Amino acid sequence: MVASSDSEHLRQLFKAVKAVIRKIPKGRVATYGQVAELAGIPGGARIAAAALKTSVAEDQLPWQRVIGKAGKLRGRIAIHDPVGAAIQRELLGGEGVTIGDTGLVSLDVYGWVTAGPVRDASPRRRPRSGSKRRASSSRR
DNA sequence: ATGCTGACTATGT
DNA sequence: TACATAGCCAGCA
Repeated sequence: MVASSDSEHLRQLFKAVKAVIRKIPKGRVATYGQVAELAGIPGGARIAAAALKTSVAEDQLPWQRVIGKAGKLRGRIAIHDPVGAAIQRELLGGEGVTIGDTGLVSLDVYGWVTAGPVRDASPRRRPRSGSKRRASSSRR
């Protein structure tokens, strides 16, 4: 595609990341790595994070749906601002995303599956409170 | 041009 | 499960 100025390219990069984040369906969460990959930056999880950082609330980006691969809520806001973390948890809960007692979100359950190549008919049942034993059969 | 930082991830202990 | 270290990509001083 034609000569793209560096500045232009960078803007496109961040724009792509934002677009991907907007594509995240409600009640589902995605990891930075996944977002970056979809944005065309495999392995650039930190880039996706940077994009969010530069982004503002006016972008209407569901930043709360973007979490760490470990299923833990990351983010400058979630860390630096306990209130922000509470808000994120609140928003996710409002969308139907439940968080474990340890504050971890089960990506196996709420992970955003884009064009899932496989995943068969494994019903992603939500972890019942009490059954800590989660099916470790799921491999990736 | 060189080097550090960062809203990350994988691996090892 | 949690903490520590290494690797990775792009931005910024």
